Formats: sequence, C-alpha cells, structure tokens
Amino acid sequence: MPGLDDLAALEERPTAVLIANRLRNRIINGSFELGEQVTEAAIAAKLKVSRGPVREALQRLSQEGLLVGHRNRGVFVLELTPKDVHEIYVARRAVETAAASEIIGAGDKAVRQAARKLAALVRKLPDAVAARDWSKVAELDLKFHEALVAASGNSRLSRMFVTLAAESRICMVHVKISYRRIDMLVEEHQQMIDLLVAKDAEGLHAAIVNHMETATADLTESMEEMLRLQEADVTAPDAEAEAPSTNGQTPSRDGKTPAGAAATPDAVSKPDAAAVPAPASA
Amino acid sequence: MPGLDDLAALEERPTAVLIANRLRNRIINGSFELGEQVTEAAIAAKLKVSRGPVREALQRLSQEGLLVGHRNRGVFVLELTPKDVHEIYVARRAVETAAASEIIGAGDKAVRQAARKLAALVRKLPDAVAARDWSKVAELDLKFHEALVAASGNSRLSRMFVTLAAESRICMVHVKISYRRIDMLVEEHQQMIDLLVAKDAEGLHAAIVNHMETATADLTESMEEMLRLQEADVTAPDAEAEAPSTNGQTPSRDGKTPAGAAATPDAVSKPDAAAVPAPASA
DNA sequence: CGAATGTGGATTGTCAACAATCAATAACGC
DNA sequence: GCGTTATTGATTGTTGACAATCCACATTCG
Repeated sequence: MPGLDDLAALEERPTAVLIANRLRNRIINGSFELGEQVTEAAIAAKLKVSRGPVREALQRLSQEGLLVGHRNRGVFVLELTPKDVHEIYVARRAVETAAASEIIGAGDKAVRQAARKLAALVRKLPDAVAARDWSKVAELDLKFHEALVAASGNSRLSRMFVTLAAESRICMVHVKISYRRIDMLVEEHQQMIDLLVAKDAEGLHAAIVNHMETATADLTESMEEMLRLQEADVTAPDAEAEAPSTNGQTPSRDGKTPAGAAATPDAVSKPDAAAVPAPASA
Repeated sequence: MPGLDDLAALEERPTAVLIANRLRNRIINGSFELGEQVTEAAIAAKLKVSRGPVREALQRLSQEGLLVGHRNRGVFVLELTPKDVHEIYVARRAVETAAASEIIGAGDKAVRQAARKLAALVRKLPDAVAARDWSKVAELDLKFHEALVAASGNSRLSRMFVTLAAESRICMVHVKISYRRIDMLVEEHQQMIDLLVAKDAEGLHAAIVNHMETATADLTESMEEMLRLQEADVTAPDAEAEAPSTNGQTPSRDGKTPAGAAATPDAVSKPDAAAVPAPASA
C-alpha cells in the first residue's frame, strides 16, 4: 500500500502539551500582561480540565523560561530586562551560527534544501511588511531563524532555540520597533540565504551577528525608554517629578527579580522536549 | 547587619525538584540501565511519596532530555547513539565558545575571577586521575566546563548547558575511555585557563573545539565498538537466552539498589551537590 | 501450522479533595 | 502614631482513587 507510509505519525498529543502550546501562544501573542499572573486554578476552570494537566503545562513553560515560579506563590510571566535581551541575543548568536556551520558542513544537498525552505519563508515577508502587520512580521522573522536552526538537523540546537524564539517574540510584541528597521528585514534575510548557498561560513556568521546586533540594539533602546516612562509613571503622579533624565541606569525596580547571577541554585532546567511549535493561534 | 545579605536564598525546594535531582544523579551515575525503565509508581513507592511529585519530576527530566516519554507507555532513560554524541558536541561547542567570548568581553576582573574558580577545579583533577577514579574525573571535567559557562553570567547559556552536561556525563560513564586520554585532561584544561587569562578568544575557541573534538572522536569510536559487540550478542547466542534489550523489565523491586534505607547518600534533606547546582561559596 | 483476534495485566492520564504555606490585612500594644 | 503580632484569604503542594490506553500473551480460525 504505497502512499500511506508516513502517516502513522499522528500520535495524539497529551493534554498537558496542548495546554502548554496554547498558553505559549497566548503569552507570545501578548494576551498576557508582562508582569504577573497565571493561577492554575483559573486556567483549569477556563479550559474545563482539572488542575493536574494545567499544572504540568505550567511547569513545562516554567522550565522553558517563559514563566517563573515562586514557591507557594504561583507562576508569573517572564518580565524582560535589558540584561535578558542581551542574554537572549548572545545565546541566539551561539545557536544560530552553530546551526549555520552545520548546514554548510553537511554538503551541497543540505545547503540547497535549507536555502529553498528559507527562501519560501522570505517570500512571504514583503506582504506582511507592506501591510505593516507587525505581529506577522515577527512571526515570519522567527520562523526563518527557526527553520535555519532546524535545517541543521541538530535536535538539541532546535530544542534550545524554541525557548529563545519565544522570548524573542515576547520582546518583539511588547516593544514597538522603529519602522525603518522593518524594511531592511527582507534584504537582510535574503543576504543570509545568499551567503548560505555560497557556503561562506564566515560571512554568514557575520551576517547573523550583525542582523541580531542591530535588532537587539533597537530593542534595548526602546525597552529602556519604556522603562523610564514606566518609572516616571510611578514616581511622578504624586510626589514631585524629579528630573527623569538622571542616567541610563534602568533597573532597581525592587530587589525582587534575581535574574542577576549565573546559576540559580536549585532548579535550572531545560526547555521543551516533544513538539515543535506549530499550531496556529486560536 | 552586613554580611548576610544574600542568604535568603535557601528557599526550600519543592519535592518534585528534590526527586528530579536525585533521579538525575542516579541516571548520570549509571545506576539506571541505558535502555528503558522508570515507572513512576515504582519510584513513588520507593520514595514514599505520591505519584504526583514523581510524575512532575519525571516530566521535568523528560524536558531536560535525560528521559524520553512515550505516550501511555512510560518514560525511558535516554539511549545515546553516535548521532547524539555529535549533536551534543556541536551544541556544547556553541555554548562554551559563546560563554568564553562573553567572559573575555566582560573585562579583566571577570576574567580573573573566572580563572580563579576554574583553576581551583583543575587543581583537584590530578588526584582523581592518579587514582584512576573515572567517575570523579568525569565529574570534575564537567564541573570545569559548567563553571566556565556559569562564569559568563548568562543564565540562558547555563540552563542550556545543564542538559548537555548531563548527557555528556552519561556518555562518559557508560563508555569506557582510553586511559591515555585521561592524562591529557589536566594539561588541556590548564591550557584553556591560560588562554582565558591571556584574553585570547581565538585561541580559547580553538582549544575548546579541539578539546571536545578529540574527546568526541574517542567517545564515538568506543561507542560504535560497543554497539557492534552488543549487536553480535543478540545475533550470536542461538535461540533465546534472555531477551534483555527490548523488554527486560528489570525488576525494580529488588534488582535496584534498595535506596530506601540502605547505603548511598540519599538524604532527602540534602540539596544534592553533584553536578547541577554549583552552590557558589560554601 | 500460521495469522488474526480476543483477553489480561499493567501503566499512564485525569480527577476532585485535603493539607500546608505564604501574602496581605487587621488588630493590638507600646 | 508606629511597630509588632495574629488572623484571614487564597493559592499552591500533595494525596489517593478512577478511567483510558496500550502491550503481551493466549486463543481460535483458516
């Protein structure tokens, strides 16, 4: 019976994964406020399921890094600081350049195949840009990079990238980016494809680094401005509005979020295990 | 009261994390067979807790990649193929070189601080090597690399590395490595430190790549030989000797070390101090 | 005698209820 | 009035039981 070789792969997903995917989409869509939220009881009630699967999904997302959980207090959606942006950028650079090297090292066939898939994604980009559909642009942008990593055939790199992509998406959605940058996206991505087919590893690395460095700079700038405004909002309304131009130092909200040091003692764990992203939003 | 600023970090861990740490240690220690095992009911019974936390811990490890879960079938400990080794190697190379760059880019102070910690680890190595304590060597080796990544101050890189380190550890423990390689470890690691303090990013990258490439080559070789033998084992012994591979179902009841009350450092109160947390000062 | 099918055992998936813990508010004493 | 302490409310952590699913073995039919 030819024709149905590879359809045994439908394998229904466990509910927890479905919930996790759904919540992930809502988080990166901006449906959740950045600060804090997400009580498992509420989710369970809304989805008409017990707290068990919801709890599992929440814990999964916590390990992906999209949610942070405080003991006996609940889980809260990740709040991104400029430091986080820098971390994400460094990590993405590492993963993506490694993926690029792997593809190029895998031979012409792999390179062509990857280039084809990437090109297909880039072709969709101009429409979204023209429509100024920022959400769509962000999605396509991330999909491009995800496809790049996936093309390396390295499941570890892909798994790592899922989290980074989600975090990047949060950035993109929650801080508005200058519109002139958006017009360069098509060109930049096309250049990466060209360098890939040319098997120019050095150039491709440089392009990736450059691409993300500029994006990150923009992001950080917008974010810092946002934080300044936010802080001014808190201090100004009542007391005397002090000179808000003091410096570029952003942080010091309250000594709460310990995103600082390297290895947090207990539960530093690891991202996703099963599915790739995929399902459309709802 | 100066001096006790940051000790509010003791924050009791949820039981699921304790269980996860414990299981992780047993996995990377080689206490679990490579093929398949791990029924949550058995673990729960042995640890005298309900299945809930155990399930959570298992799922956590699944997401770390140490266990793979089949729907409605259970979770099984990861079985490493040569392809996996390659993937791990590529990913580690990406993460560690990125970490190295970050440290060097962070300035002299950070470099010196990192070098000090790394040197302390390397100093312990010769003893283990002399004693031919392979497990200890593996532990120190991984601790070195983990410290390197942690020194970058990038929590994302650290999180990524946890899984890779655990997987690497599995490799090291389960395949015996040539003893001549072991003698080079001290030298190689020391060289990395030297390059770090010299702030020679290029050289350090090369050293890392070289260090892991040779190790990986060795590992792959040993592993392929192992697989050959294993395959011969299945085909050679005539009819049915045991059928150990596919369903073995090793009696978890008595076949395993009765961790319940017997030896081994299984103290629930102890926060586990093997490979993961790196509790900084102490 | 071989293959398809039915049955049994076991394990995971899911659920609702109980207990422990923490944050915030209110009351109290100084 | 301010600081300290008890109460309250809510949320998570944990538990045991029930239901769905799948694999393996035994049975039956061609």
